[in-house]
Amino acid sequence: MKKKLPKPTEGELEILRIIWEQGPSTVRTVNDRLSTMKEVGYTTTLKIMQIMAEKGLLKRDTSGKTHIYHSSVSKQKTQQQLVDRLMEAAFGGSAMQLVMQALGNKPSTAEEIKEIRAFLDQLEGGKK
Amino acid sequence: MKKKLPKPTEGELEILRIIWEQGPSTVRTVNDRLSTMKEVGYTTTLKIMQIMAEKGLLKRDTSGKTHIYHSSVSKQKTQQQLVDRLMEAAFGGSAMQLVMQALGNKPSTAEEIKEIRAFLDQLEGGKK
DNA sequence: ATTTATCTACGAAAGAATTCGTAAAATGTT
DNA sequence: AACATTTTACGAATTCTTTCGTAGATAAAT
Repeated sequence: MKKKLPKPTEGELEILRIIWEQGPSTVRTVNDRLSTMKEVGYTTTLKIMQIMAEKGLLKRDTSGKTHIYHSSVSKQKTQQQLVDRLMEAAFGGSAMQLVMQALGNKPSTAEEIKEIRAFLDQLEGGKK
Repeated sequence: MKKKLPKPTEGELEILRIIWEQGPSTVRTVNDRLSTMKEVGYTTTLKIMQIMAEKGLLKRDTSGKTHIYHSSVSKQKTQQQLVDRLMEAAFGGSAMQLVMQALGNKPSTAEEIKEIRAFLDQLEGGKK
C-alpha cells in the first residue's frame, strides 16, 4: 500500500523535469540549469528541493559532502496524475474533450497525426 | 490589447464550471450547486466569487438587491489556457505526448475513438 | 413598523508556496 | 594553520488561497 504523493507545484515540476532529464543531481547542477530559464537564487532552489525531499517527491543521498537528489516519482506516473487532474477539473473527466482541445489549437504535423492514428489503432486492437 | 487574465485556481475553476453550465448566477445558486459536491459555507463561496470579480474572471451586475455574476472568460479559452500550461509545464510543449497520456490510461469507448479519428481527418483536411 | 430572512462587505486566521538572508558545517587552498 | 569557498540548515517575510465569523444593508413577512 504505497501512500499517495502530493501533487508537485509548478516550481517543483520544473525541478523534477530537470532531474528526470539529468538523472540524480546536486542542488548546484539543478540550480545552474534552472538559472538558464529564470532568475533564481541558489538557496531558493535548495529550499524547494529540501521540501520536495520532505514530501517524498525526491530522495537524497547525504553520504558525501554534497547531497545528491534523485526523483522518487516517475515521469510517467506524474504526467498521468497531472493529466487526470486536469481532465477531471476542467473537462468533467472527458478524455476526448481534453484531447481535442490539445490538438485543436496546436497545429500538429502530418507526422504527429499519423502517430496518433497508429496509437488509436493499437488502442482498439488491444481492447477487442 | 486585452490584458491576460490570471489562471483560475482549483476552487475558482469549480465555480466557473457551474456558471458555464447554468449561465449567469447568484451566489446562492452557485453555492447550492457546489454544496452538492462538497461542504462549503455560503460566505466562502461569496468571497471567492467576489475575488474572481476583482480578478476579472467574473463580472457582476449589482443593480438589483442580489448580485448576478456571469463569466467573463469563455469555457473554451480557459480550457485552452489550462491545456497549454500543462503541455508546457509537464510535456515540454508536446501536444502528442499529452494526448497519448490522456488516452492511454483512460479506456475510451470505440465511439470516442471514432470521433477522434474524424477529428484528425478534419485537421488534416483543413491544413491542406 | 417591527421582526425575520437574505445578502453583501470586511477582515482575520490558517495553510501552502516562494523567496532569500544569515549562519553553521564541511571542504579546499595557500 | 589560516583563509576562502561551497554547501546545508534554519527561519523569517511575502504572497496567494481558502475558510468563515461578524456586522451592516436590503428586502420580505407579519
